[in-house]
Amino acid sequence: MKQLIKVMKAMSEPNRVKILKLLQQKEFCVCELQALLELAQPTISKHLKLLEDAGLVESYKDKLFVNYRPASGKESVYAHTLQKNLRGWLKDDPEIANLLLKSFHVNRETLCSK
Amino acid sequence: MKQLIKVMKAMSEPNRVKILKLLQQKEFCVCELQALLELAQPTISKHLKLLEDAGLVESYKDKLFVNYRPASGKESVYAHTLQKNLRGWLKDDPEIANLLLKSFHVNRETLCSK
DNA sequence: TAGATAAATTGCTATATGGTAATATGGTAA
DNA sequence: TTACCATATTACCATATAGCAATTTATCTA
Repeated sequence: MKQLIKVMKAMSEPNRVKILKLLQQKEFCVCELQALLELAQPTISKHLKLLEDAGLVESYKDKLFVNYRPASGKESVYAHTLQKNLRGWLKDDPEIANLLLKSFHVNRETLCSK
Repeated sequence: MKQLIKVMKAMSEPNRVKILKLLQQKEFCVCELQALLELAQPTISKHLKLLEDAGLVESYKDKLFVNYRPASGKESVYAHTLQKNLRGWLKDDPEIANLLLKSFHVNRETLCSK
């Protein structure tokens, strides 16, 4: 039950759902997500930590950057099922569509280093 | 997005998940759920209202009692999908198992009228 | 109609949650 | 080593949420 609640809670916040939809398209680092969602960096980090604790995403370091991607899903049945559900959801959501569009033009070099 | 968040939020609280699991077995009135979950009556009503707003359950009156059951699911894709998921989930959860067991012996006549 | 009863609503409290600014951490590179 | 930079952590605030007691609403029945 506890694991299920963790996953459901993780997915019951709009900005976290947006992050998941973005990561289903391709992986992003923290500062890219920050730019796309227009939130403060600690806010993004907090959301990502929550998603990671729920088994929904995983991360790896690439030099200074930390890249996030959907978790493999071997650990949590709940996370795996919901990720699969989410792929088919929000296809007609204009805000999500716009985000995904914007995400193509995001570039960590110009965004983060200045 | 708003609808999705509503459904996810509704399902991210243990007592509401318990209610859904119970209703997937058979329908119950408010006072039966109250006895099974050992919560105050207004608390149960509040949870049920939330679940109903999310499109997860529906209700009908039978004399003084209000019976709740899973919603038909025609309205919300999210609710429908998650109800389906939930059927396969928590099969090994001892607390849920115990609840479902207890639910067979619940009787609204002896519980509510006294 | 009047009394009784199941459920809904209201008003309140304690805790959880999402947000930010400021600071700490850990790794890169000069 | 030292400076730098992306990310994580901490401390704090405002709002949301789960719980209950008290009350209201709606409906059945005597």
